[in-house]
Amino acid sequence: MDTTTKQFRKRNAILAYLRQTKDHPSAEMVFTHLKPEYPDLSLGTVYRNLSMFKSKGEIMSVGTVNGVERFDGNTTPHVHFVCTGCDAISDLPQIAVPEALNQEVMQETGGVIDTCQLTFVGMCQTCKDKKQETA
Amino acid sequence: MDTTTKQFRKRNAILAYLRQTKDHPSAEMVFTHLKPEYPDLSLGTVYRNLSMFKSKGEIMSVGTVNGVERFDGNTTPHVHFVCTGCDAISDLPQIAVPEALNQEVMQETGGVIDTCQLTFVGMCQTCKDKKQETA
DNA sequence: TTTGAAAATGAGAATAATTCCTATTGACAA
DNA sequence: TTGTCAATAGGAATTATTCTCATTTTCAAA
Repeated sequence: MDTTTKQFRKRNAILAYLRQTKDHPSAEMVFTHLKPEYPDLSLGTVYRNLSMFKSKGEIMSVGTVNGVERFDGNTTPHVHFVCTGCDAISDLPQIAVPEALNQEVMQETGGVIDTCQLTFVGMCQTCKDKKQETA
Repeated sequence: MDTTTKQFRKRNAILAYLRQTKDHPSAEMVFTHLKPEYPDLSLGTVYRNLSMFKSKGEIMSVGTVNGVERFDGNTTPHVHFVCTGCDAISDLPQIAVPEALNQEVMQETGGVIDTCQLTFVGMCQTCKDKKQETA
């Protein structure tokens, strides 16, 4: 019996990585990150498990950037910032999501609100500076 | 000279449709809507022009729903509601986009903010009722 | 009216993200 | 060891989107 055997499922590794990182990665980014540690990991497994965790509410989608879906292991309401220069997504913990509006919107629409996403789109400092150098 | 000839470019028809509709359509939806009036319209033309108008700021993307990008001819800041039942996107004109936060975010990130998107996700009244009937 | 250049388009091929399918593997209980 | 069932690998299939290029349209100038 090999005591060094990795007994943890890849599934757990995927969730653990999402919980720990602040990178709001895509499926491919998750795959690339875990591949060295799990050499026989398949991209299909990453997609399958991301989709499964998402439907269970364990993780959430942050939307798509350049046609690629991005995920977040932090499901507590918070605000995101998307940089159009480097496609990075970061959290804006200082800014509160206006969850209080949910009630107002439900009243107005007669429907039911699950979540509310607030996203700022622009350029991070690094990309902004880089762009100015070029100009 | 045929006086009944449609002299208007398809390009204009695409923009006009987006300006007039409240449906936040996808490229395919725009195509389907205009096809009867422009029988030789090609889907590529719709994609090409949507992408062009978007880069010019004449229209904007509202994000993707089920992997399909959706567009809005109304570029003034406003809030959207996405129904997970029927994939419809509607405006919430009563709710204001917190544009004032842009300054705050710029200060916090050191970057620059172009836009800020506020989207509520849930179920419209119709889909909500339909779901309850089933249950 | 004719002509020429530039822009717009149609049609279909190419690309890329995501999902689907099936044989295989791993875990675990009997 | 064996049987069962969930998880996975690997690759094929799907689908939204982009790209390419030959053709058409527009419009101004001859």
